[in-house]
Amino acid sequence: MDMKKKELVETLTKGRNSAKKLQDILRHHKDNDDGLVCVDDLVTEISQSFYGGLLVLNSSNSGEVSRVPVSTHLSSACLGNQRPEVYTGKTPKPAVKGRRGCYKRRKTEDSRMKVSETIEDGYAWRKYGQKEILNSNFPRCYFRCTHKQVHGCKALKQVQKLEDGSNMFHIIYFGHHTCPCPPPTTSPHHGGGLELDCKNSENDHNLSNSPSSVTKNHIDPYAKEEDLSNKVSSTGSSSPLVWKEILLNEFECFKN
DNA sequence: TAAATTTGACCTGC
DNA sequence: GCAGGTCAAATTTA
Repeated sequence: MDMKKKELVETLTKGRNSAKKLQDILRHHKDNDDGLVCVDDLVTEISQSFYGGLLVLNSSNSGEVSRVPVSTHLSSACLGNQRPEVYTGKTPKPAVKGRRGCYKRRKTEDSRMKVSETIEDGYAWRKYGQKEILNSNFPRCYFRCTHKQVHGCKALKQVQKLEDGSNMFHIIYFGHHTCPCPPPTTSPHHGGGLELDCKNSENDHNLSNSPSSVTKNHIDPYAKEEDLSNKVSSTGSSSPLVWKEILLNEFECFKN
């Protein structure tokens, strides 16, 4: 554990130093455009440092980034800056019938966060909503247990793509599965990239109970926006101010 | 044809 | 008043 602490301190210190360099560059941006040449490298380094720190933290904490109550404002604040125009292609709808949206807003307690390369976790989820999030490039997707209607299972999860170009997903789980299905076997796709180790997490075992089917959205719910996001991230030449905002958000996220 | 997804409307909390 | 979370009809997919 001490070694991990040391590793964490080193990683975060590196990120902090890189951030400082970047800050200096941005500060003198108007006077010296040459500094922008290494902005991308610094951004990459900072991003990797924070994620590395999270990884270290996670590896000593049962595969979860955080177990504290999660504020929805926090998650949105951490994950974005701009939103794309996404064509919905929806035909006009008739007037609304009945009572829609009559619900109690979910408490932020009993929530678990993780950052993963894939949203697939071996369980069966049904997507019930998608929302454009303010200051975020990617929409947030809402999933509930496929067996909700059968077993009244209350497990939910939110998925939002990270905006650092790493193709990682920020996943928040709410509640526990109550359906009498066995916990999933470890998916072969688990692991890789910056996905956090959750195979040891007891909470994940409580999250869902049916590995029977995995919807295509579990492969990549953002497939349609992939091209768009790639355009943003692959250029690597976004406005320094945008990058600065992303990094500040990321740092705030980590602090919390 | 049943199940899953999409997406605008609606409601709640801040 | 706004942003986020959920509902549910329409649409798509297997």
